[in-house]
Amino acid sequence: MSTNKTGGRERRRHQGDNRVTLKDVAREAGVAPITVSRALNTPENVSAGLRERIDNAVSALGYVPNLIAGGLASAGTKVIPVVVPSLSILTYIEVIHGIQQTLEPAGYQVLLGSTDFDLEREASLVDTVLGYSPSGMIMTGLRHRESAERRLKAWGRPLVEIMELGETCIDMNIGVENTEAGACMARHLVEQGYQRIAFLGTGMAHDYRARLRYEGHRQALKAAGIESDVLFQDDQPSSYEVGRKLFLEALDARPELQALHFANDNLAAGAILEANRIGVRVPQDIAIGGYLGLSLGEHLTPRLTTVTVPRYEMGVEAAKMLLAKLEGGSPASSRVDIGYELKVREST
Amino acid sequence: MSTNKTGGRERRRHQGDNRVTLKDVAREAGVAPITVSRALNTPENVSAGLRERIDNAVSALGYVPNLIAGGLASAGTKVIPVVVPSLSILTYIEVIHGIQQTLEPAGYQVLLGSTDFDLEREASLVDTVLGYSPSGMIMTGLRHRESAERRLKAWGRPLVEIMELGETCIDMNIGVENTEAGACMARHLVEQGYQRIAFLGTGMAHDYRARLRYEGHRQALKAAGIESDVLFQDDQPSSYEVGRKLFLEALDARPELQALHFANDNLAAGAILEANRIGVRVPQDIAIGGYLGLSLGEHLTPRLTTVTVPRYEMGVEAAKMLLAKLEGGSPASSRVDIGYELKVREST
DNA sequence: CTGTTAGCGCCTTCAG
DNA sequence: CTGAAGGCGCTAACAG
Repeated sequence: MSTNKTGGRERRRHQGDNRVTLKDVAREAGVAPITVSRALNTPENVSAGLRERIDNAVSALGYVPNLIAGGLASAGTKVIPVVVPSLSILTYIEVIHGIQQTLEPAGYQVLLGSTDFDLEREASLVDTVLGYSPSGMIMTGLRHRESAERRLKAWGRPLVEIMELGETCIDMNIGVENTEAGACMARHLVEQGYQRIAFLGTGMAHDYRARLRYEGHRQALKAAGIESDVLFQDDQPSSYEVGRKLFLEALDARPELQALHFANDNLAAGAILEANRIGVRVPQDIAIGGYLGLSLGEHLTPRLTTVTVPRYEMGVEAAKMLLAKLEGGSPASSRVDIGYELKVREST
Repeated sequence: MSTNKTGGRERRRHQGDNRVTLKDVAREAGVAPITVSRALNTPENVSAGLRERIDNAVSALGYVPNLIAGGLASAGTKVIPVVVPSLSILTYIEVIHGIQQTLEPAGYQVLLGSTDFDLEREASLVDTVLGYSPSGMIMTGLRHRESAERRLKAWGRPLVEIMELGETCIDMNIGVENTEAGACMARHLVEQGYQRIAFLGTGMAHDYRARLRYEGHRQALKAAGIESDVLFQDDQPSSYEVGRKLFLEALDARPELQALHFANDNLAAGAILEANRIGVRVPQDIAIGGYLGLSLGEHLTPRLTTVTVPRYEMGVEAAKMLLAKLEGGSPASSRVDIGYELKVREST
C-alpha cells in the first residue's frame, strides 16, 4: 500500500514517529514542501487550484503541523508563558482566565508558570520558558531579580507586566496602584467615622503588593491623624480560615477596634462568616472592608464593602496589548491603569 | 570585544537572534557540542574535569538551552498539555494546581487548554497541542470526539484522563464515579427523613458529569420509592448568583420541598447565603446538600453538608501517574478511583 | 568517556 | 506564483 519503493531504508529514529509530515502532504499533492507550507501559512500566496489540492491532501492524510519544527525554523512559537506567583489565589486565576480566553482564539497557547512568590524561582522559570522561544510573555509585578530582568530585556520581545503599575517597566505594563487602592479603603473607613482601625493581612513578607496596600492604608490614616500601626498578620496563604483567625485575634487583642481593613476579600469574607456565626454584628459592632471584589462579597450578609479590581478584564487587556504588538502594530498604550473602584456596601 | 575574527559573515537570520547556543559554549570550553549536551543532560556520562569547564563556560556566557531545538531533535518536549472544560470553575483550577505543583519540580511545564465544554473544540485543541510534541498529556473526562480519540491513540504517549472513572480509557484514568456520588447524597437525604427532594443544577446540557450525578440521584430516590424528577436547572456557569436564583425558584414553584440537592457547592453556597438573608432556616425549613467540598462550605452557617472530592490530590495523583510512565516505569495502577466522601454537617 | 555525522520538520532566502 | 537549497539548535546513532 505504501509508496515506499525507493529502497525503504529511511531511518525513522524515534518511537512512534509515524506522524504525517509536510513532505508527505507535498508528495500526495504533487507539489514542493514549501508550497504546502505557504498554502497553510500564507494561503494568499498560493493559487486557488494548488490550494485546494493541498487542502485535500492535508485532510486525506490527517496532517497536523509540527509546531516545534516550525518554531525552530522561524525562531518563535505561538506559546505565551504566563508567570504568576500562585495558582491557589483566585485573583491570579481570574487574570489567567482572561488571558487564556483572549489568546486562544488568536492561536496562542498559555504556558503556565508559578513562582510561589519566590523571585529566585521566578528567575529560573524565566530561563526555562524562554527556552521555548515564545513570541511574547506575561509576568506578574514589576520587581524581578536583576538576572531575570536582564534576560528579558535582551530577549526583546513583547512582554506585559501585570497587577501593578509603575514608572518603569520592561516593555508594557497594566495594573493598579496598590498604594492608592489601600489608601482608598482607609479613607473610606475614616469618612464613615471610624477611628480605631486595623489592617489585617497574610503572607505580607513575600507579597509586596499587599505591603503596598498596607503602606497606602498607613499614609491615609496618618494624614487623618489616626493611629495607623495596628496590624494583624499571618504567614499562610489567604483563605476564609485565616480571615476567621485574624478576625478573632483582633477582636480578642484589641476589643476597642471599630473597623477592620482586610488585605483581600477572602480574608474579609472569612471574618464576616465568623461574625455571623458568633453573633457579632457588622458593621454595628465592627466594620469590615476588603479588596478585590470577589463575587462572594455581594452574597454575604452584610454585603461586603470592598475596593474592586477588574481582574478578568486585566487579563483580557494584557493579552490584547500583547497581541497588538505581536501582530505588528503597537498597542494603543504601553502602560494602562486598569483602575479600581470603591464599592460601598453594607459592611462598613 | 567579540571573538568574531573568522570573516564575520555568519548569517544570523532572525531578529534578536543573538542568543548563546550550545556551539558557543562548546567553543568556549574547547569541546564538541555533543559533549556540552551530555554535560547538561546526562552529567554522569562526562568526566568531572570537562564537566567543570563546561559549567564554567555555561555560566560565563549565560547559556540557556533552546528547548525547542532539543524537542525537535529528540522528538519530545517537556511540555504537558492540560485540557479542561473551563477555567472559571474552581474544581478544574484546583486540579490544575495539583498538577502544576507536581509537574514543575520534575521539570515539566503545563500548557493550558480550555474547551468550554465543547468536544469539537477539544478535538481541535488536541491537534494543536500535539503539535508541540508533548511528552505526555492530561485531559478531562472520558468522552471525546472520535477524531480526537483516534489521534490520541495513534500518538501513543502517556495520557491521563481525569475527573471521571470508566471501564475503558485511552491510557490511564483517575477520577470518581459521578453516578455513585450523586446517589450518595440522595440516599443521605432520604435517610435523614426527607421525602420531597429536588435536584438543582446548571449547564447540564453540556456538562455530562453533572448529568451523571443527577442520574445517580434519580436512581437512589427511585429505589427509595420517592418522586425523583423534581429538577431545576439553568444554562449559565455555576455561581453563587445562579444558586440563589435556583433556590428562590424552587421555593416559589414547589413550596412543599423539604430538601435541595445541588449539583455543586457553589450553587449550594449561593442558596444558603440567600437563605440567611431572607430568613429561611436551613435545615429546619429546607435542607441543602452540595457536591465538591469547597472550603467555603465549612464557614457557612449552617455548615454545608456535601460530598467531597479531593480535587487538588486528584491533580497531584494524575501528574504522578504521568511522571511514573514518563520516567520509564509503569504507574502503580493505570486506573485509580480517587474516591469521594460524604461530609454530614449542619445543612441537612 | 569523547567525537563525528546526519538529521528532526519546517521555513527563510534567493531564483526562476 | 512556485521551487531548490540550506540551516534553525540540538541530539541519536555510531564510532573510536
